[in-house]
Amino acid sequence: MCGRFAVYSTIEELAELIREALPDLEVEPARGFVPSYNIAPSAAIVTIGRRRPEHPHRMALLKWGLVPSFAKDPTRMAPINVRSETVLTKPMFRRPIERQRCLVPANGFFEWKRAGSRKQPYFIRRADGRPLLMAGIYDVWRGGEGGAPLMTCAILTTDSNDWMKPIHHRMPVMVAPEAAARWCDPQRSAADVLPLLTPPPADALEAYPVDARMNSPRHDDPACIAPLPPAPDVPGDKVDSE
DNA sequence: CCAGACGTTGTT
DNA sequence: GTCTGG
DNA sequence: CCAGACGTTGTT
DNA sequence: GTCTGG
Repeated sequence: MCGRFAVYSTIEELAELIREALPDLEVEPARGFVPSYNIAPSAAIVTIGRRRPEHPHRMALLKWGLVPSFAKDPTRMAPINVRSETVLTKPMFRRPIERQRCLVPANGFFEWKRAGSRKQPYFIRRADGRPLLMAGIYDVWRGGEGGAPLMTCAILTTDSNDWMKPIHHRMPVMVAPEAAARWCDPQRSAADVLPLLTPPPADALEAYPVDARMNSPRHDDPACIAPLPPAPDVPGDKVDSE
């Protein structure tokens, strides 16, 4: 799954790189985004969508945690992940998966590998340094009294491929650059585009352990994604400190 | 019919 | 243990 | 996802 | 909104 990720590129750098896949991409209205090495649920995150066929692809900031349009209390139910295997069967995702698909760009994401009773965070990114595009859906909640509509999103997940399995058994669904435009096309049906979501080639990604300091979402600095130095393993030394 | 839930993750 | 906040 | 709080009264 | 359970 995906419960934490990083977008440390500036919004302009990000847009520039993604325009290779989506040449018409407009940065507005996401220009105010503040890059982060440690993005946690409930944060405002960069998304790319196309509201209507006549519109270009646009970046927007949506709150991470999908609040369905019918929710009475927008704080009660807000899944950050949606299982791609069952997304078509759940009424609460019907409209989002059919008409409100989006991309969530990231420089990389975090995943925790269980190591006995401990959990070791890993950072996973594309080997070529380009941003990866995670598959998302969004919805609009208009229950606020006269306030602006609340726009929220969630990231699709799937079973890990063989490359990812040693770290974790679930992973975010990633969209190949060639499939990005079709994923966002509001005129295509969900049944049409879901088969486009194939796991990335094994050599496309790289992963390495990072310091557990990033466990706390309050830590947001380059150290969050710095490769963990190999633990010294001197005979006689206490190995299990932390 | 109305009322109430509607999600994921992981762990046992 | 369970919920909220980041 | 993980971390951190989880309560009341009254006073400034 | 839409489905399930009573």
